[in-house]
Amino acid sequence: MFENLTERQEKILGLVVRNYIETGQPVGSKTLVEQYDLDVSSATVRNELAVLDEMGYLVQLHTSAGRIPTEVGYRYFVQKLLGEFRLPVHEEQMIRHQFHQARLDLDQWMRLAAAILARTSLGASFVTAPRPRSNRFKHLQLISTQGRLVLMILVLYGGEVKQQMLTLAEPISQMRLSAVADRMNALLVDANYEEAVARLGHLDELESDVAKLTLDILRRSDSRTITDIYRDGLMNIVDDAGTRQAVRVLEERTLLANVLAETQTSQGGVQVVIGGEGRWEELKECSIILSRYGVADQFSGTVAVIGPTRMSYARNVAAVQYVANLMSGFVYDYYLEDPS
Amino acid sequence: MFENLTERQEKILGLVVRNYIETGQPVGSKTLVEQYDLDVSSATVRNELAVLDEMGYLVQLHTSAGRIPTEVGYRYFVQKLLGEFRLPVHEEQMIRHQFHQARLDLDQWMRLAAAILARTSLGASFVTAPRPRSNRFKHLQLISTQGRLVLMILVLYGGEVKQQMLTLAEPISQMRLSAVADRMNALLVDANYEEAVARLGHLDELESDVAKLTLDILRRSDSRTITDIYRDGLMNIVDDAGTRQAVRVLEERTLLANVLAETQTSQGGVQVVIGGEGRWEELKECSIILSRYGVADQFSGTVAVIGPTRMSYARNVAAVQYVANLMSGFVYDYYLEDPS
DNA sequence: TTTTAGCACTCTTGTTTAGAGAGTGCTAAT
DNA sequence: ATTAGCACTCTCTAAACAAGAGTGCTAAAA
Repeated sequence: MFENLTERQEKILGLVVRNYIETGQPVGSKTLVEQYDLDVSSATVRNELAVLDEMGYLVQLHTSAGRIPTEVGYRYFVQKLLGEFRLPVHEEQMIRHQFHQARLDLDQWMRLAAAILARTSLGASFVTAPRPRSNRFKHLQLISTQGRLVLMILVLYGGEVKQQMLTLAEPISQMRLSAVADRMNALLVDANYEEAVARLGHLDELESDVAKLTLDILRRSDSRTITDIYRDGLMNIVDDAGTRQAVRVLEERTLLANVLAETQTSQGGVQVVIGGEGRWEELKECSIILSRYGVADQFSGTVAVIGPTRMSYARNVAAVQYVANLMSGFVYDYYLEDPS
Repeated sequence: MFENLTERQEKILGLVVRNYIETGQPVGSKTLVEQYDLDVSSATVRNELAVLDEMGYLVQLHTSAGRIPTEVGYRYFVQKLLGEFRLPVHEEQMIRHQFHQARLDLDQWMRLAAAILARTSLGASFVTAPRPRSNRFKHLQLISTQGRLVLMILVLYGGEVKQQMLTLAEPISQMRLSAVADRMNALLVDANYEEAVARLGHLDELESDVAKLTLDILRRSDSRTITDIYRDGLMNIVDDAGTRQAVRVLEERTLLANVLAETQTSQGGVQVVIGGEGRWEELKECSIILSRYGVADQFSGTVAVIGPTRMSYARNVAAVQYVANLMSGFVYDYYLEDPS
């Protein structure tokens, strides 16, 4: 796949890549000789650089500038020159420690993994949850929440828990729901999608509604479908100061929690926090437009837009307001119930 | 809270803010007069600008530059001048439509809300799920997954579903688990944290383990705690092209899915995708280091680091590899089970 | 044949200079 | 109270120039 390089060429290529990664500056022959104690002259290095350039591993942005690696150069570097590499022992230890401290919860694992990768790599990270190739039914639960709304919880082998709302034609008692769930549980133990289809016989209306959703979930979510993506460390790859602040706010939940805690006191309507209002150093240069929705102090959440101070307030205030209103409506209609 | 402004001052302040938001350029007296057909001369406007400057609503970055709004200026603008503002009717309609199309699933709502806000605001958005002020117990479920591991699912009023893993001292049958769950359900209907504490009487070991976790959840998650944050539109506030690509990959799950689908075929070890390898235009200028973990083709997920092409490959490859190994171990230990 | 020293050449970067333009603040007239 | 006029300040741009870095080539040395 790669042309053959002499040992010296490999060495030089490696040094160029390393140096460029470290400094971000194009690397020249003199730098190389001086910095790495090569026992050849800069002229020799120049010749080799020219060869590597010609072979496509390096480029120069302009004549008489140092070289930087091409994609091909990086690839060669990664494949041949990287070798076995390990993290410093104490870092490995720390990571292990953190993992073992966490509870055995899938969600927390994923979050932790993303966080750790972000921290150790100084880049952005993402992690997807482990998924079985094909899903198998483990357990179904139907819980009446309010009137015609039913919460359906489907547990799959492997620990995945899917939830889905279900609207009925008419209210049905919890007992009846439990009976349906039991029947499904008996019928579908360990079934994957195909088996489930085969096993389902005659069903009444409610049952077939439930069955349809269940089958849907079994079919849809094989290992090729990505459901949850855990991300972290976006901050690491953002340069611009203002943007960085905004990203930081979005990533650090404690920071966000603080802001929300202090603003949600004054209820009602849309609030605009401009440049941190002097209270949050982290929010200089960015504004947050936010509104609570739902029922104050009873059942509420937040919708918000965050951006640079110089944003279209008119438009965004309108958008936040409108969406908040809609969501409030939904909360009223579907979720609000008195547990008395 | 604000000093009194004359009508004309308000008007001028408003125009400056609007113009600056639109153009990003400092605004001068001449521009204002010409662009907005003011029936006064630029000199008059200059005087007013000077006044607004002195009062702290505007600043100039340097002598003889136009004015830009200060934070205070923005705040005045937002509070007094914005007025009632609505989205264009067709946009409102579109938003309503999208909401109504979605299933009645909390998760999907949140996602949709974040997406819509991001799209209409051209900024980044975040949304938190609606939460009750204090949680009430609704239903508990214990599901044996493997050996000593138990999946505990707690449904709260309001539709929140919490899951938590539980490690037992010794394996316990599903029947026994169900019995415990039933007892809890009977005991704790509708209880909030305080009531739950009061109602729990004498418990055996397993029951008290479960009760402890349940109480933990009831206590921890009141409306002031933020659990899930739905974010979107980060892309909108990132300027730098390379970073933007990376963010885009992380935000658009279809794109990410494509990349994963094509790379996960060749299993085993860490893979490095540099600059999109010619296949993904969207990945130019950034590299992804990724590794599958778990058991290939049976139960697996992905861990990855994404960053600019110029990143520390040595370190990041090591990090990804190490974390992937750890996760594989966990999958083996805890999640792998044969449903036979 | 390989390596090296030397040198001319190229291109970037930083600095200086000058001119244009934008915008202001002030003053005197309306 | 408003406006016209004007001097002043500051930024921005372009051009010119010097310095510096790095190259490629050639001829000599190993």
